[in-house]
Amino acid sequence: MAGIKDVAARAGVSVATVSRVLNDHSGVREETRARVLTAVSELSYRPNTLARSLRTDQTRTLGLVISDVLNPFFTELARAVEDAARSKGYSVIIGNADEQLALQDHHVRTLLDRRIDGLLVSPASGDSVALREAALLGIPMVFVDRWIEGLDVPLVRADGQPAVRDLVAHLYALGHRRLAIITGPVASTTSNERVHAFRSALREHGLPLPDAFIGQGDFQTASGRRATERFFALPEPPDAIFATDNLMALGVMEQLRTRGLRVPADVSLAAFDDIPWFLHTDPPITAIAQPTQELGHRAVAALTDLVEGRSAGSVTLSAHLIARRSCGEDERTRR
Amino acid sequence: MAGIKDVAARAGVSVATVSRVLNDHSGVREETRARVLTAVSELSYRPNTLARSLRTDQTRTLGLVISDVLNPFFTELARAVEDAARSKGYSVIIGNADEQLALQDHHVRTLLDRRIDGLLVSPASGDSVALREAALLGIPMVFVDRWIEGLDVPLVRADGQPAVRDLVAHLYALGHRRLAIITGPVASTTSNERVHAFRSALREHGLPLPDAFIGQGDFQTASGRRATERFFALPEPPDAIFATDNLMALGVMEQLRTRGLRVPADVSLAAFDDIPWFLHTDPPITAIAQPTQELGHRAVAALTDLVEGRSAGSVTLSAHLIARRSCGEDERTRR
DNA sequence: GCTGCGCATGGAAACGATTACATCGGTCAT
DNA sequence: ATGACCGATGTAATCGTTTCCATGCGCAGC
Repeated sequence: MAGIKDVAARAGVSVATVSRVLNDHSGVREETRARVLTAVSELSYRPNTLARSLRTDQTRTLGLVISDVLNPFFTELARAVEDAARSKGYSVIIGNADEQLALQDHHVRTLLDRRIDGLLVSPASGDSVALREAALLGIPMVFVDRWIEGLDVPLVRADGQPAVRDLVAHLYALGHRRLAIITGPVASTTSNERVHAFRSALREHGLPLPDAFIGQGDFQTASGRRATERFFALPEPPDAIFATDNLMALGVMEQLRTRGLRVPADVSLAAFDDIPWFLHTDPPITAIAQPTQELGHRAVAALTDLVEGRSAGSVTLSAHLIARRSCGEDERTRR
Repeated sequence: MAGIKDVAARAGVSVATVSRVLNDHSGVREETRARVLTAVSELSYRPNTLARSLRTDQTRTLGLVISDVLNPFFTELARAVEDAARSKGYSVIIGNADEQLALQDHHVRTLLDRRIDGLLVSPASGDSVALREAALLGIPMVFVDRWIEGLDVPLVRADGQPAVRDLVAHLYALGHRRLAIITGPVASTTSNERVHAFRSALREHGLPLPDAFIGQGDFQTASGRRATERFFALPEPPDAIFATDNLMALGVMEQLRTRGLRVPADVSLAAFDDIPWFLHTDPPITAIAQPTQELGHRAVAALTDLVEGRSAGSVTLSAHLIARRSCGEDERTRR
């Protein structure tokens, strides 16, 4: 593969000059520039980014560590992030943590080894040594959707609490009184927020939230199945289940199906995060939708601000309830 | 950030020695090695991969260019690829082409600029200059799922033809005679294969495939909606629709819903590629499932063979029909 | 006719690793 | 005792860029 020297030789100039036209620095005669450019295209020369980055100490690359590629919410987020980054002249390297702390830290380290300019992360729950180190090192970093308490890192997310309150009101209005929730991993910030909002909304309606109605999940499909199984082993099972992410909602449906239970006749179901398929499930599923695209865009904006030496603050957007038939019929969902 | 020199200084040895222990070359006294190692961990030194790659001319990184991250088939594939690669000591950088030739070529070039060791690609349809150049340059390269005619590149895929034939037989047995198909982009190899298998299976049953029953799609949701709209503008619409990928099947369902049509009462539906949600849609959707995990693993195996100087051949796995209720009831789907 | 300046360009030192080759004791065979 | 050899380590070139500084040249000001 041709190098800058070959180009220089062919154009009859020095490598310095070639470099100058490539990075369009001023002070190159128009005619020289043209000669270089034709040499470049004749040799179909492409600069070696490794060498360039080594020298300039910047890669124009952002790292994105997401919790689970198989979760449509995160793939949509990743997509938005990539779009935004590309339009700002950055590329993105994605690491999939699969909800595992160890895998997440592996990716964080790999990304830092690659000398990415900045890190966008939706951290798995738990104490991440790698992320703490990165923050201490002053790596430009932004959290998106999830965060880690005690780290001074800007956060871009949607506040789901009002929407959760709406959801509880909706369920209450439809006559449900035995509401259960399936949580994410214990230390998950988003899950905790959702549980907290759920509990306090319940209290407002004078409803209890017994421990048995708190299903411990981990944001993955299988845990939705397990939690559901446990709910229905109870003498008095819940009459509505709120899954704090879409994959666990899938697990709930799978388990209900094997038990032969119907939604919403036997039990109602709602999920956090809306995905296209929720419209077409049997029945369509009530969900809380986040402004995913905008989350991605804002996160990239914040991160590039940091990378380019500007300051960046946290951003909080809002989520909203989309009522469908999975919680029963009312004037909003009947048609 | 600490460099190899700092480590060398701290351990009281030369950089060469440090490098030797880092890459565990033999011929370093045990005690020296220990000293170096403690220096490494005291400084929490991490080698600069850019410098290393520049020198060694290898990155231990694979590029993966997929057609659409929002398509669950590809994200599952990406996941499998990453797993397989990681277990072989490679990392992977994903580029999302979004079914656009230009974007695909952009990613191919970006990846080559990063000096990835090998390229795994599921090419968008059409003539890709970047891919042709890469192949000519002798970049280790493997196609997965889709391919480009006339390029001598190993291909890992599933042959869907027998399964398509099974699907047609299934539809025929259920009494359907007016079968329509929604294709991918015109030049798409997989789509063409599916259409061809569909057409020839139809012929075996003495059924025609009028042009009006071939909906031109592009593997994206919206095109499924459009094709469906056109089908139902026909004086005699089809009584069964086969979408050649899962996103277009989603589009079909969306359109049917706005038209108030029922599946399978008004029209049957089947899709290529099975995804978890197909079990829970209303009704569950008949689909042709590919061995996605294995495709990913085999593709990585083939690519690493190439990268490491071994030879690699093409692999063809098989897909199979999973009959559900979206095509009507028979003894297999009733319960 | 100098001096000084700006413009276009070239030479060479980085960046942080790997690695071919040199060096330097020490051991062993002759 | 001498030289060959070996094992452990160091020196320095190299990968392909960017960029600081030097250079040469033409021209304006005196």
